[in-house]
Amino acid sequence: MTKPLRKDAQRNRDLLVEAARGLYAARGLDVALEEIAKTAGVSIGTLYNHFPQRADLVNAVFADRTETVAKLAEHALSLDDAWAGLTSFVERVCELQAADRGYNELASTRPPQAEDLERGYELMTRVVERAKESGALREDFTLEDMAFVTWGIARTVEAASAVRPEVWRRHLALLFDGMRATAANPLPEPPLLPGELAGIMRGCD
Amino acid sequence: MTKPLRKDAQRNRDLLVEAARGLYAARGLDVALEEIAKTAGVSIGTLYNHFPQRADLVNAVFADRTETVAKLAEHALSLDDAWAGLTSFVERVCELQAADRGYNELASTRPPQAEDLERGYELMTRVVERAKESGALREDFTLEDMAFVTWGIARTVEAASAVRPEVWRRHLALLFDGMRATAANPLPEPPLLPGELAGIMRGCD
DNA sequence: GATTAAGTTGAGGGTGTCCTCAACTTCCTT
DNA sequence: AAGGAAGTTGAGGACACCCTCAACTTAATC
Repeated sequence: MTKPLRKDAQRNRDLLVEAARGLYAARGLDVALEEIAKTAGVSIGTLYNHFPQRADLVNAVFADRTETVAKLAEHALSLDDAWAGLTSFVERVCELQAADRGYNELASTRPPQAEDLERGYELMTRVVERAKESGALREDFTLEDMAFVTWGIARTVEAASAVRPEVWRRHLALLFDGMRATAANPLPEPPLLPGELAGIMRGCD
Repeated sequence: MTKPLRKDAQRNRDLLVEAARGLYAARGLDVALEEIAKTAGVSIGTLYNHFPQRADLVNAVFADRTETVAKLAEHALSLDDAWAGLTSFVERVCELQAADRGYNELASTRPPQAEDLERGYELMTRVVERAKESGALREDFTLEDMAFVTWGIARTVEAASAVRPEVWRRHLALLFDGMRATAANPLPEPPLLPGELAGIMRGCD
């Protein structure tokens, strides 16, 4: 399908992705492209040759994450306790956010909920539905509500990571307590529709 | 104390603050200074004359907010129901965030919790303490935990306002449900200390 | 090892923003 | 009404980043 790259080209591409990975993780997604090229030991022209659009490089760097999230969802489904499955899944995703500033920014504009992978979407739906059926997760919670978790934790991580890198867990625990069926009071607004969430993500390119 | 401004200078200053207020509200805090000057019908040099530091202009624009938040806290304390006081206070502050993109960004880096006004700080402490004493708010909740609310809602407003401007209320309701004493499960991390929160705010100048 | 397609290079032009400062204008005082 | 203090102006230098492209280099192929 895609033509095989020449040997040096492949090497340079890898160097670029590796350099970007490190810089993104440490400083977020808006590192200067010229710095990425320099770090990779490659010219700016080569970077543009491989990644004409800024987003192409971001996608290359975080390509694995989609799969990782799907794996986490699968693991969640393998647990006996549906609530534990849901919370451990969410916690793991948040750990990914907390460990990588770039991914945190990315997840915060395109919540993992909606990776277009058909499979990931379906897995996450099942994680949520199963937790509802078990009676632990409140009935009125939807998959799209998970975006609130991602958004909220993203901002907390961003603000507090320098001072208290783990304090987002406290924020998350408060959210979990609000998600329990036993805690449910009527919610004032209808949930985001799948299409609305998709629109939000499309919006922030 | 501060020397009185010349008439034209005062007028220009007001024009600048007014122009900045509008642009900040619509587009956030990183509007180009030259655009603010142009909108105010004033030269860039004049802007720098009145507001040597970028933050000076921001402070001038949002100076009233500190007082507004204090008023809201006072009103909260006047309500019979301590829980209603707390939630209505928080909801009002979030409405301020939702109504003004610039304030949303500002609150998200310097949560209103910590406006250095001695008075605001004390009022808010009482809003929280009173809700705890009434038995409605969970015992382990602290004033500093309110930062999670501000941070979380800030990001949700930012992401979703174009598509569903009111959907942050749903996010907030989930948080409220997690804050109730009846919902409380042990939290995994100690709260932010007042000094830590202050450090976070000092960090993002 | 010659040919050529594939890939690389980096100087340079474009853009947007910041900030300064020397010359100019306006207001206030007497 | 004159003088000086206060305030204004905007062209222009500094910077950081983006992106292109014509000349060059390297790898694959025969």
